[in-house]
Amino acid sequence: MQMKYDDSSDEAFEALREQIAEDYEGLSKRLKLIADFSLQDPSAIALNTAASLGEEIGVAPSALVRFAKHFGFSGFSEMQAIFRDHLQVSSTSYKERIHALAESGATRDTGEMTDRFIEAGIASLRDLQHSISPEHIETAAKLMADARIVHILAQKRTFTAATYLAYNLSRLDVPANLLDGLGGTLEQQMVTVSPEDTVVAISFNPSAGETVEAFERARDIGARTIVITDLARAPFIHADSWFQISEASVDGFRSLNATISLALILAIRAGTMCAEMNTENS
Amino acid sequence: MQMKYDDSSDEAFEALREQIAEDYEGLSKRLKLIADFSLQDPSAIALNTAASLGEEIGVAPSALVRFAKHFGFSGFSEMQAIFRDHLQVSSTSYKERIHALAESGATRDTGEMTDRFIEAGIASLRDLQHSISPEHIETAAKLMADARIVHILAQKRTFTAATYLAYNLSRLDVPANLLDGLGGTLEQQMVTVSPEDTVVAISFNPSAGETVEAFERARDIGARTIVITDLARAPFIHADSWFQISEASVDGFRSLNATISLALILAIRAGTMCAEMNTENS
DNA sequence: GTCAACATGAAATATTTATTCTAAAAATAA
DNA sequence: TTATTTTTAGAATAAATATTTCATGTTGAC
Repeated sequence: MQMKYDDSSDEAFEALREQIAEDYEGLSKRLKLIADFSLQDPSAIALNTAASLGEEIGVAPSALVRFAKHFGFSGFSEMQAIFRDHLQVSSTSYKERIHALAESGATRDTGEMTDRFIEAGIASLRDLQHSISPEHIETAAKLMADARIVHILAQKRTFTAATYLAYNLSRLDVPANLLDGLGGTLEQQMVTVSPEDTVVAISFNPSAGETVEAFERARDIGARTIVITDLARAPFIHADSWFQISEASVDGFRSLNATISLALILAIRAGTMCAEMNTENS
Repeated sequence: MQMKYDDSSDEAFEALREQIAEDYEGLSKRLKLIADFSLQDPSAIALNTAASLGEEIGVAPSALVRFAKHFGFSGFSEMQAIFRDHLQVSSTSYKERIHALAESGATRDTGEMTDRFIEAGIASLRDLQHSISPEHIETAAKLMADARIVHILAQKRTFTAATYLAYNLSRLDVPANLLDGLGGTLEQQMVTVSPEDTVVAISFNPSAGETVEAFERARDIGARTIVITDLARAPFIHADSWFQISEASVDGFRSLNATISLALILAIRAGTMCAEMNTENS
């Protein structure tokens, strides 16, 4: 059971695509060119003006207007809105999606709530898929694989993700240490950090002051730093490698799906790198 | 290796992001609002007009122009172009990733691996959606809401999910206690369990013997029991409420997405029940 | 408190962009 | 071929959008 807003905009896009394909043979020469292009590169339709699209496709701007009108829109702009919505839904902004859901107010209905959280989780994972690059992962994994010990900074909110990263790194024989500030202060735990180490900070807004301090301390010591955050800001952007992830939140509860998935992927890549290095050396 | 053109436009985007994060503290109040938004939802910047963005963020359109100028652009439009390019680039590079055409060895593997894990995570969540019933959640949530304290049994593999459940219950004023077996034995920690309590066991195959013992001990004491497991069998099927979840696994690494999502949903439902009970009683 | 410097939003203006219109070019049919 | 219809491109117009300006509000230093 998906939500209405999302469904409708994405359905509109799918319906349009189908209709373009269906009407294709009945279109004039220029309109066929536009149809080809719109099916092949819909995001270009969403992101450019009629004039520049016309130039790229090789037709006049007015041809695009005629194209839109052929499919029942009032003009190019109205059709373009469908393409834009699709792009927004499929890449990042589930924010509106969640927002619209929250407004339906049926928080009481457990089944509906379940759906909302699951949809939010899926949206987070889809966003992760689009927003992280293999190069970033390689860089971060290498920092971890090369480290004497990987320390993971955990504040309350992100403690769960930190335990997961630590657990998986350990399983893969990458030395990992959780700096949880438990049974004492982070300050005390930081003495184990050396310049040969890598410190991973997982920090969600609002950041715990302790995490920020510990992160800066790690940099002072000369350790490598990796940051996973939902809002890239000083001092975290000075990290050797950083990931910005946007987790969907429902009623103030932030999903953790993207964060733990990233943690798993990083751990595995670091683990395989480490294993490769060891076999080479022996 | 991507095309040069794509690289450069994406670099421009990355550079801008970094500069926004770096200059953040020096920005005025409105400009900070815009900075937050632009970092969190860049595709919205790409796809909307200055006026509509202004409304969503809560600033005047001219503030967006000022924001752009602060970062050296001639105006909003010029900055928006960076965001648009990024969106176009990232969607095409994603396409390339799927088709795995022109990427070098390790990077291609990493991209592929990332996709597999994310798809596995989504599959797990979809499965969760179909396999759990609102009635089960209601039952389990009620057991937790009625409890004096909710104890959560954590073995190594599921420690992460247990911390997440404990954290969210606490946030919602449901008394929660993590039985982690740290700094001693589970046996010792179990003395705090009373017949008015509820014990949640999260157990993946192969179950740690300690968890099984602790679970049976909890039943002997007379506490209510809830089990989250990937393989329902004795003694867990004797629990007052149990959930069977199947997490997708890639290369032997099991996703945790369904488990933590279920944990979140249960915590929230228990939290709202608890809150309702308290307002009714007072 | 007073002043200066800066930040802000509303409205005026400029610019870009979409849309409509029309004459001419193709395509089609006789 | 010629008459008729459809398609097209470019210019004229309309609409949307960005930008500038300026009066007013805010902040911080003295």
